[in-house]
Amino acid sequence: MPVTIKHVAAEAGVSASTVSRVLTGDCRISEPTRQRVLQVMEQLGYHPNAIARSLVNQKSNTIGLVLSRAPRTAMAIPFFAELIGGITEQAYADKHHVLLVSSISREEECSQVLNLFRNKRVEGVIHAASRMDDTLISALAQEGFPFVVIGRVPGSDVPSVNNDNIAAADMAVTHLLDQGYTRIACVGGSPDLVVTMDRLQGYKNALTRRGIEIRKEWVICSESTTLAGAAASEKLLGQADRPDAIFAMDDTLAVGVWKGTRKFGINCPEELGIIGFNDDLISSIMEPALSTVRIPIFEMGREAAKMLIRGIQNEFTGKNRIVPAELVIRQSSMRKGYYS
Amino acid sequence: MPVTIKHVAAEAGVSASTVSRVLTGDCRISEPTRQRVLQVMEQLGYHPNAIARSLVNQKSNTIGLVLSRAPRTAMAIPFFAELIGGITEQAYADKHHVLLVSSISREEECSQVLNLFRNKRVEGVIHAASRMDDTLISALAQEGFPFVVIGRVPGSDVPSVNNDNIAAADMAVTHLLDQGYTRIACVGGSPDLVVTMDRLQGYKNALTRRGIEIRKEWVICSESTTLAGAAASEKLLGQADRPDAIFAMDDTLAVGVWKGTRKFGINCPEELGIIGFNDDLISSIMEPALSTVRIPIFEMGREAAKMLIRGIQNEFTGKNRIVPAELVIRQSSMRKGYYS
DNA sequence: GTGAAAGCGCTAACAG
DNA sequence: CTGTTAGCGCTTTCAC
Repeated sequence: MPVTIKHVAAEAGVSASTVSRVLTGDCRISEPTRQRVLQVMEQLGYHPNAIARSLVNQKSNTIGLVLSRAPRTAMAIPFFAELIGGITEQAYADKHHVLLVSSISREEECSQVLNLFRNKRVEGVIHAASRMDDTLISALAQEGFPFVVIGRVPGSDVPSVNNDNIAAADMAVTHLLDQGYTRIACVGGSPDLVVTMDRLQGYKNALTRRGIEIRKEWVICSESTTLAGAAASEKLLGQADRPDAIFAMDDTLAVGVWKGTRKFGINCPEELGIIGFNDDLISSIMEPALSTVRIPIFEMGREAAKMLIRGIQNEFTGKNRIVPAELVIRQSSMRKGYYS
Repeated sequence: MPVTIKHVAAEAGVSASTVSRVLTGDCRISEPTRQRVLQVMEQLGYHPNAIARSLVNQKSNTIGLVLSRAPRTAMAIPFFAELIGGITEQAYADKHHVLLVSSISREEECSQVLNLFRNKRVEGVIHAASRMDDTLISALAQEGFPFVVIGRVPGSDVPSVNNDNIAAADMAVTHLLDQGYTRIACVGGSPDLVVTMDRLQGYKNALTRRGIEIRKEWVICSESTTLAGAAASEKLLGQADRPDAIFAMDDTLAVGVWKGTRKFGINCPEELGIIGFNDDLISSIMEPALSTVRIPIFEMGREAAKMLIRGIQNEFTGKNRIVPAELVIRQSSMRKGYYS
């Protein structure tokens, strides 16, 4: 049996409460006793039982991380990988633990998260990808459980960390226009996600501003995988009346889009301009190097964790943090002769 | 205040123990009472407090995951990403939670993990990358805390899930030899890691078997990043007496190696054969497509979690699981005219 | 400053 | 089958 507070108390010749007091850093305790207790703890190799403390304090010092993706795919998404890095780093700094939530279906996930709260296992969660009509978010909000979403929740102002996807996508597409591309298509991930809708909006805004008509058949949103990107690309390029540039909503898709060009022997960036989003590692590696929009993902993770933990303690303050996005122009969108 | 077992008991007109019994699935309880209690639980929206249960049962149903990397970099490693997927999926199936351990330094990590055990927060951990002289592993073993390592611990038979890296690397290098490459260099990650040493051994075995001398200056192990791979590659290729093939210990490095060839205008696979390890997603995407060694990473994660959770319950059985490795031959190692 | 006592929410003998 | 009684290890009034 591990050594408990009682053992320490007995050994130090004090009561359990006194030991507890030095544990919690209670000030009204004499320095000599404090020292003695501390020493006995050390000597006995005492470690407070976090579970017991949690029980009485009603807090677990743990936050949950909801990826809302199948375990098999979630981690393979570079965005999530980096986000998790930021979250764990900040949580660690704030002395909190990070619990990974993973489930098969959306419904299961929802009930699993709610149970985590009701069972007192977590004090808050970070929800990494909000959907257009997110039942988990509404449930969380309704129950009053603390959470932060990465992204945006339309028509609601729940605590969130996000970038301005509409403006960023607009910026990316405008860049393509500035490079002389005019027939610009759009390839995106799940239409279910807010981020997809936002970036689509940005795409539309950019075209509209220049008086270019939106062509529905040039907008393909399915899922954010390289395979899907390639499929969309092939569909777009396989027709005579084809686009001369493609805005991909993330780099994973952009890589797929580029793969698609290979099938038709279409040159990038001369015959087809490509721009992605996220600045995944691969973007600077591939040839042609991929133009993209960079957002501080790691920082978003840190910020979300910080916001959540602060929020759990007091009340949420400054709930909607917007991080900046930056255009990273590489070869894939640099049409010859149009250097600006 | 949330509803507790007492409320349910009162409302159902039974004692707390009875409620507890239906909770734990105790069989000696009459069906009518069971139903009534169940119904009251439902009606009151009762959810058992996991912390309280943990306290009395002395178990948290939580396993820890130690990556032994800075948060910033850990998740960006495709191997880890997939491994985590497997671990969480299995843990979830076995009704366990996964706690992400993250720390700055190696020492901190070690004490953090030990404290997680002593504080009763976790019942076991999966250690994702064993080092040659791993203090955490010896500490864990000494304290008798349950754990599973992904990899191998030299001179010890702690529970582990691994592939036969020596044989797999041997296989990869032998493939290069079979393709007619004879001047084969080796680029690896941290020499501190067991996996690095094992793959290096495989590399040496393959060459030795064919009577080829090992050239020390053709073995460069630093860290597993694309940048480091490129640096090593440039160093190897920048000299007159250069290799005609490079065995990279993982695909991240292999991509770097390939990047290096671009600087010198060296053709792959004609002038330089490249083979990697892990079959990261990027391998099939890049051009030339990268030959590699595929191991079932996701399954390794599942297996490790399963082994650990079983081990926590009973004793560990069948502690050293070896998963198969498979050669995936693509363009980067296919020297013209040498198709086998 | 320190101790005694009560209790966080639940489980597990021990009775009946 | 079910209730009573003790705790699990810790914190926190409330006295002294």
